[in-house]
Amino acid sequence: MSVRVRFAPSPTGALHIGGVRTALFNYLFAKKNSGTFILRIEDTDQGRFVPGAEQYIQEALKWCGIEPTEGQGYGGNFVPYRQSERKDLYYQQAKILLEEGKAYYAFDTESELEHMRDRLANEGIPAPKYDATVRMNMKNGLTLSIEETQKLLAADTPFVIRLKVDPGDSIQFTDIIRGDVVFDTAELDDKVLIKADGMPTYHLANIVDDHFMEITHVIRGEEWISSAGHHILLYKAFGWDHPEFAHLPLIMRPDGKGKLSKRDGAKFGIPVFPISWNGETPEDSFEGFREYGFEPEAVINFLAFLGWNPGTDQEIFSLEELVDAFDLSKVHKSGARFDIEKARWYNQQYILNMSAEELESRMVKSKIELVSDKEKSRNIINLYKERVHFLKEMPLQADYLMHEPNTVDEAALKKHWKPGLEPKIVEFTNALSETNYVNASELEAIAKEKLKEFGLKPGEVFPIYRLALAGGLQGPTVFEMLEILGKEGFSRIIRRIEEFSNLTI
RNA sequence: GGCCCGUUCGUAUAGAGGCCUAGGACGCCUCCCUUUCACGGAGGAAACACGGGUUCGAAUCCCGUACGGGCUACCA
Repeated sequence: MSVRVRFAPSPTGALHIGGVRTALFNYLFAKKNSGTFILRIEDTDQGRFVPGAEQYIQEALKWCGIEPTEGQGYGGNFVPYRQSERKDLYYQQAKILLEEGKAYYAFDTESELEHMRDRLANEGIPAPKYDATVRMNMKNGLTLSIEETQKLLAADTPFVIRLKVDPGDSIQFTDIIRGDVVFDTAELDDKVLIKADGMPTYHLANIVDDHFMEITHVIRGEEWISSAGHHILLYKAFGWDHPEFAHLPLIMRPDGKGKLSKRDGAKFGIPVFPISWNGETPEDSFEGFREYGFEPEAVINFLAFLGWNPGTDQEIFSLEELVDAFDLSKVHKSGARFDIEKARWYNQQYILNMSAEELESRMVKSKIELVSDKEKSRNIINLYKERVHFLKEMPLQADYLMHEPNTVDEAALKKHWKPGLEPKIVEFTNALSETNYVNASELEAIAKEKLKEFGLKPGEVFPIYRLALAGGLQGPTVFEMLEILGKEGFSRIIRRIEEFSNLTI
């Protein structure tokens, strides 16, 4: 049987980076096994539904390069892939359980449920649950006569359908990542399967869809492991084989205190979403990895290494290489902290290893402007690709190659300026500007030669050049700067040396 | 509180009983290259949570403790 996995997010807002990692691992596992990666939209909570979230999910996966080949927005043999459009199916399935006595109607109102919880809390039970020990005291199909139940149903009394979980059993399953996991049915509550609004809960919809969509492996976050017991029970109740399970470790906050959440983005000054999300309020709007300046390959590489690694020293992996190396059973069990420094390093590595042509086209796509002249633009990129972590830093750092700076690092100037030397430097500059050179390294050779003729030391001239050309001490060699600036470079030096001598008087 | 899961340098990790004097990476520090920054190179500080077992031998297997995380909704 061929591998079929699904990524099944809820359209409740922007897709969190942890969700992207779940999608990635599903994608890698599918590709590795020549299987199918499916997108299913779990929109069973009408209260939390957010318009636009579904499109966001598709766009985000596309940007990351891990698009599904089947599912909502992609088609397939199991349409529809939106759970809200499969509502009838879930109800039909719940009825089967009802008829077999594996589920029951419950009519308890919210206040009755609250009452029950309060009562049990007073008895010293900290987290009361609707289970075998309390259900006979509640208003449901087990305590009411068949006639009473029918009457309530006929009168359109709001109801839910609950799974009847009986104590005394132990449920065991083998998780691909975690090994054997065991639950005692006495610990499990009578989970709601169908809500009062007629929608299924996650638990029912999930099992029904995974079964009918012929999902072979359920790869999801660790937050689901506790409900896996219910899921197994449900598969048993239906008489279906359950798929394989793999519960992924969570991505933790940078300080390790809990799982990463959307609010942590603002708190730690880090992106937690793949691409920006514009909610209705500023508090609900977030900058994404894309807008932060990350290249998708770097994000994927970084994410892949959160909780998994190939067991070799190689750290830079293309998507194809990840597919090749990926092994679900080598995924870690414990949560991995989000480390923005490592993410930055990945991004730098990707920039460093890309051609100027590639970087230029990416900059055009992201509307990062350098200069219109293609050759000049590529020269600048080649100079700066090893000096930035993000492409958007380039126009800032290389600004002096496009406009003459109007400030100067005065402390640095004071340190390097030798009064009285300026006529000689100007003379040297004039001489240098008249030489014929084809590139920076040739210019450098000529300059060093000429320096001796003029009796000047490199340290007396080049820092001043740097300050004159760029306004600061940092950057590529002055010869590389001059190669790009051409004649303008020399005249800028002479012009600014004049300014400097006024400044330092 | 209960249940489930986990724990190797600051971080992400290698490690499947002897190859471990615990390896490489990010970050940090020193040095080299150099007119500066960066890249690159050389080096450094830095970890098996603790306590018991099992074994000739434990980071690795078992038990306990501590600590951390997840779940504990008519949310997913």
